[in-house]
Amino acid sequence: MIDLKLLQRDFDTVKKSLLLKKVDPTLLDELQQKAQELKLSKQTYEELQAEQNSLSKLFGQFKRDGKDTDELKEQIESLKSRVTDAQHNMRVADEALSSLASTVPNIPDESVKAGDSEDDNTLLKHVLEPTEFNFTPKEHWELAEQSGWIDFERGVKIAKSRFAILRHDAAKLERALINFMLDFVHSRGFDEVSVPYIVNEHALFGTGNLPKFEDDLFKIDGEKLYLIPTAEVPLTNLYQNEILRSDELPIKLAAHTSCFRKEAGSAGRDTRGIIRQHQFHKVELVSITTAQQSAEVFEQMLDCASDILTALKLPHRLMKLCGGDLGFSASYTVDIEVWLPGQGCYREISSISNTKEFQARRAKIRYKDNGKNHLAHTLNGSSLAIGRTIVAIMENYQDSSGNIAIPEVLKPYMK
RNA sequence: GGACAGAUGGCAGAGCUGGUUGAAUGCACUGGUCUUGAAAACCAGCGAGGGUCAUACCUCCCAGGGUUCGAAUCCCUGUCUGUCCGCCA
Repeated sequence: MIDLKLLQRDFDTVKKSLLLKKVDPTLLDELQQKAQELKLSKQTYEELQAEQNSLSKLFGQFKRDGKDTDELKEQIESLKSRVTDAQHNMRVADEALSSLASTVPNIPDESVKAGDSEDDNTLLKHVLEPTEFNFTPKEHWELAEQSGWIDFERGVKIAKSRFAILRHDAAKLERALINFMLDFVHSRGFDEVSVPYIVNEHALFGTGNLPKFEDDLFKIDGEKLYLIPTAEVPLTNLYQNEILRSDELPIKLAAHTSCFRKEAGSAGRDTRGIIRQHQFHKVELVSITTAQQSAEVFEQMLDCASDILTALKLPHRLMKLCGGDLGFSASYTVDIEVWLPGQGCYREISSISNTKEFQARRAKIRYKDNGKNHLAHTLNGSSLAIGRTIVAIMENYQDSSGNIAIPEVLKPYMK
């Protein structure tokens, strides 16, 4: 949720920065107007409440003193309909405001550049140069066919399209990667957590997935429950509606989970291979920090993800997202893209975001500092998406006959 | 899935025969006195959100309705938790 007070105080700046995210400017005008309406209707309602309260108190006194209460009762009675009306007005205004406000994305950080799409993202750095091959490297699905690592047909048979089965060393490699990554992030101070794969709508509201992106989620039929699209949802909401001590922060968490996404709206994209599946494994990092800590923790998370790729000797690059490519909850985001020699391009394998107060305001995550309560900052990042890491290993570690080597750091995990 | 019990501030736990109870008490926490320092003891403070320059003032005792001049307290509905039974990795 964006800061409505800030919107009131400095409308033009908020409007300007949200235009970077392609927010409809009339929506912001409306938002400001609704905020004002709520304020006024609340004021009148509270004044009437105060009057009612004091009369009721008087009523009690009259009764105790044995005085006649008829006149007082009449007075309260005539007030009543005005109170009911005022309450109604206030509620209507409140509902209008919150339903509108919950669909407005986070305000981009000052450092975020304007741009329409991923083509306008800024290259921060390259890590490792793309490997040279003295043959034409194959794409991972071709390699999968030869090695029998991925069974696409039977995945579709038992579920539907965009589900695949990993077999033989690929299944082992998946498990090795999960364990390797969890050990790695643990060495960087992230505490491992095992979380539910099913969450309620309240949690999804907290991270910003609901109400706007329900179509991306698998919902459990007949229940108000959903499969998680990422471990960010359970991890961040662990502290929903809590007031933490500032000396507990930063809280740095990691979890491996499966992630479930409908991939609505990406029909026809990445239909070959396992780049885009309905279910995939991911090791996710989430941090809860004070306002002062979040920028530094962001860098730690970014380094962590990048260093995992470096340890796996996978060439990659860091891209700072432009306003148009930024997600709903993010204030700023750096994507890590891994080099896929078979496809001959870089593909997203991790995304690290600082949402600052945006999710904390929705999920009511606060911390107490010097006796005062503040909204926390929340950050999330993949380290990494397992399926895409398998793709990257397949394409980068292939030889001319289509065999795939195992990265050195994973060998202890592949016994 | 069936039966019963419960849901109060960071935690524990009163209040629940309706009116100075936004809430006793204990613990935790914060500040102070004392001490070389710490502990103990003593004194003071200490729920959250909104509103205001600051006060006033408003809201919140799981959620949503209702009764009443007035509800943490009474009634209804829902959710969740616990215990027992059933089922089960």
